[in-house]
Amino acid sequence: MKKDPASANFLPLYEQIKRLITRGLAEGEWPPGEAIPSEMELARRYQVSQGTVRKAIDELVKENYLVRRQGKGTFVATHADDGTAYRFLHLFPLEGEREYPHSRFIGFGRGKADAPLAKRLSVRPGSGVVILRRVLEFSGKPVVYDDIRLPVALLKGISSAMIEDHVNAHKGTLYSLYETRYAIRIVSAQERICAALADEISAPLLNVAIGSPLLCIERVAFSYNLQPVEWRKSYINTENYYYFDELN
Amino acid sequence: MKKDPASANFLPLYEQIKRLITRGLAEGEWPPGEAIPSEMELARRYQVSQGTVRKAIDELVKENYLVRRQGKGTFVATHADDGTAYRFLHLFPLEGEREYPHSRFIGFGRGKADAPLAKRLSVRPGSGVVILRRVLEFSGKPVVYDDIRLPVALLKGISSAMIEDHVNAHKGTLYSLYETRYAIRIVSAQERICAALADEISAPLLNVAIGSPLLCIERVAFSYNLQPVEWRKSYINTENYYYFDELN
DNA sequence: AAGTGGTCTAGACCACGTA
DNA sequence: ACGTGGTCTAGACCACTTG
Repeated sequence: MKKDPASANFLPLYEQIKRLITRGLAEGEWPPGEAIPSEMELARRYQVSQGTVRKAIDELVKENYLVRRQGKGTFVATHADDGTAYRFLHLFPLEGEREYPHSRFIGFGRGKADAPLAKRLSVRPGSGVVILRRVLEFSGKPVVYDDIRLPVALLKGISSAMIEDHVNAHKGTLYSLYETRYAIRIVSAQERICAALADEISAPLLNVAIGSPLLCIERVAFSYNLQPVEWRKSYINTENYYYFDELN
Repeated sequence: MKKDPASANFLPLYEQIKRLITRGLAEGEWPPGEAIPSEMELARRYQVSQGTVRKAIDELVKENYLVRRQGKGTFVATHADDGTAYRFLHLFPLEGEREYPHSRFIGFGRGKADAPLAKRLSVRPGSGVVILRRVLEFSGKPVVYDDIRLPVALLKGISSAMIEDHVNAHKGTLYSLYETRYAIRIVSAQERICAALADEISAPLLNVAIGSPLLCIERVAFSYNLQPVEWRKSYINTENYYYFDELN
């Protein structure tokens, strides 16, 4: 590892280490849930001081790529942990304790990406996508209707049965399925929220009258290096649940 | 500055420094926009190493309490900066470049906090609040209707004229007014988002039909140490604008 | 030239988890 | 007892801003 302030594309050492570790994560050298080498070990490997490795890891921890466990090591973050499985679900009940949803899948198919979707997923317009539709039920009542689409190239051999098995039998989320079956880890997402009215499709699924107010959320989920993986559109009945956002 | 691992209420040194600096900020020792003492200076003052002060400041920078400027110093963050004035406004146009709103105030009054509001603002139920109503216009068109309430105790001597002058003449936001006139700095906020329908009050103000879909956002804004300062409810027409949220 | 933040190192010691 | 992450120090040098 060299430092060369004169070079045009100079980067701080800890930045370079950060990218090397991220590359290892993206390439699957250290799978989700597993420990990465110790700070001393990485310092030896990259020929820098332990403090520099530490600063790189510090930032990756803040970005939720890694989690530290004192005395045990540093681990690749995963959606398989109970604690972080619903990290991206910002829905909370208006009253009472937090609840977690049950997924009921109502559609599984394939289609082609139209221009807007292709742009969001960084794929060629017309390329194949997997289409999932489901309803999220909280305490047995439908609250969210999801239309989810991913490049079929990323999910070779996916089937309705596989999804049902993972989600129902193993109590997993879709994001933990991407991890365990396809070595794709979701690390961030962007959401665009609008107001909408329930229509002929969403109203019966959510058990509300046509014309009822709904939240409409369009989400793109990313893996390492901002690689887009999944697009989804969610329609949410906010009679008993609200979307929570923390601004800093 | 002492370290005492045996003590029950032991805190890392950098945590203690962080709190000391935060106290200085909350007490107005270093007002928004001004520089705090240099890292070496603070290290001398608190009898710790420069590295420890640096770690404390690092975290305060990530929490948007402070901003660093290499070669110049570390400064107290402020809403008076053009760059950060609209840090809490997550509305973007569906098409085209980002736009910033013009405030049109349509109501100024006083009232009493009912139980839910009192709880949110951590004040006694029935205590006095200032009530502001306004419309935010983007490109001359109404998009947001705000109902804003603050403890009157925090805003002694506030008047309709003062607000209009600050916001219109000086192109300031409400949060920059709180800073400059009342030494209250907003550092974070929490939002609860629901879907709603335009009613007799909001529809004419937003120039939409009654029953049109709107976002309804309830926000509580906080100063240092999570002290609640302001409550507001916003009704938003999302025909041409969306709410953006980044999940990490 | 002097002062500020930004990076990097080497080494010490503490706290936690496991064997 | 040992290895891991967590804290703290002291000092060197770089990069940016100002006088």
